[in-house]
Amino acid sequence: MKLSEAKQQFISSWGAFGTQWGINRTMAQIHALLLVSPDALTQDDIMDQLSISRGNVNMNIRDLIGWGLVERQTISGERKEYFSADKDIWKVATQIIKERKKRELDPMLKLLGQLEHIEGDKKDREIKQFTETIKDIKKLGNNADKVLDLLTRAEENWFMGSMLKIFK
Amino acid sequence: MKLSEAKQQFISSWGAFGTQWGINRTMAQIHALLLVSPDALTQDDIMDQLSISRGNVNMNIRDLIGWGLVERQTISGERKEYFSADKDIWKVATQIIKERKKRELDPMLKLLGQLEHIEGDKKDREIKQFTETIKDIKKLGNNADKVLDLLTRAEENWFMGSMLKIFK
DNA sequence: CTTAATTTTCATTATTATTTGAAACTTCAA
DNA sequence: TTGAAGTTTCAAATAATAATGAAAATTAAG
Repeated sequence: MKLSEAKQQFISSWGAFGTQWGINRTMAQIHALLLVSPDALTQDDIMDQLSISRGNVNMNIRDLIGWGLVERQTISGERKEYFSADKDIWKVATQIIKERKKRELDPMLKLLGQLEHIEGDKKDREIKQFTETIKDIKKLGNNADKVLDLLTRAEENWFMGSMLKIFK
Repeated sequence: MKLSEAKQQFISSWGAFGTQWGINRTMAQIHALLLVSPDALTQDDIMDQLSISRGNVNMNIRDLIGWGLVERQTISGERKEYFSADKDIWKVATQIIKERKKRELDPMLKLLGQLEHIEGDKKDREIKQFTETIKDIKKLGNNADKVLDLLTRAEENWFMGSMLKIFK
C-alpha cells in the first residue's frame, strides 16, 4: 500500500473511531494527522491536508492543546505557529484517561454521592432498588478511579512499573 | 432528597454522561430507568416516565437488548412485553467492555494490521513516522485487548478472580 | 377466519452538533 | 505609527443525529 493512501485511510478511520467515543471527528483527524507527521505543521498545512476551514482547525487545535495532546511551537525568526503531537502512544493514552477521568468520572462520582441518601422508608421497593443501584455504581466507579489513577501513575510505582515493561 | 427528584436527576445525568461517550442519550436514559426500577416495565411505562414516543422506546430498547444489557420478559397470560435491566453492575460493565471491544477495538486493530506495511524507502521520514506510529498504536491496542479480555473473564481465572474480590 | 391489542417500521420532522468564513483582533517588523 | 501576516472569534449555514407518530405488521384469543 502507498503511503498517501494509507495515511488517508488512517486519518479517516481514526476520525470515525473518535466519533463513536464522543470525540469530534475533526479533532480526532487532526490528531491522527499530527501523529503521523514527522514535522510540526501550521494551520494552513492542516487546512490543506484535511480540506477544512481555518476556524475549524483553530478551534480543534485549541481543544487538542487543552487535552494535553498537542503543543504549539514557534520557530525563532518565523511568525507562523507550528503544531505537533506527542508521539509517545503510552503518554497519549494515559493523558486521555486522565482527562476523561477528570472531566467525566469525577463529576459523576460527585453526583452519585449526592443521590446516595434518599428520604423515606428504607424498606420501600422503589427506594431500596434506587439506593442499591446508586451504591453499586458508586463503588465500581470508585474502584475504577483508583485503578486508573494507579495505571496513569505507573511510572512512579515499582510494581506497576514492572508490569508496564511487559504491557507497553 | 426525595426519591422522585433523585431518580429524575440520575436519569438525566446518566443520559448526558452517555452522550459524552458516544451513546444515544435516550438509550442511556432508558437503561438508567430500568436499572433503578425494581420491577420490569412495559413500553408504555417507559414512554410515560421519560416522555418519549413509542417508536423511540422501541428502537432504543432493541439496541439495549443487542448490547446484552436488557432483557425481554413475558408474563404468562399477559399479552404485553416487559423489560428489565441486569442489575449486577459488574456484569453491566464487563458486558459494555466486551461489546465495545468487539464493535470498535477489534475492527480498528484489523485496520492497523492492513496499514502496517508501506511501499517505498524505509528511510524516508514520512514513511518512517507513519509506520512507527501505526506499529505503536497496534501494540498498545493489542495489549489493551488482552487485558480487557482477562478482565472480562476474571471469574474464570484464579488470580484475577481473587483480585476481583477486592475490586468489585 | 376476525378482531383487537400490541409491536415494529420508517418517512418526515425536530434537535443537536459541527463547520464555515468574514470580521475583529494581535503581533511585530519597518 | 502603519500595515501586512497571522490568529481568533462567533453568528449563521450546514450536516449529522435522534425523535415522532401514523401506518403496517404481528400476535393470540374467541
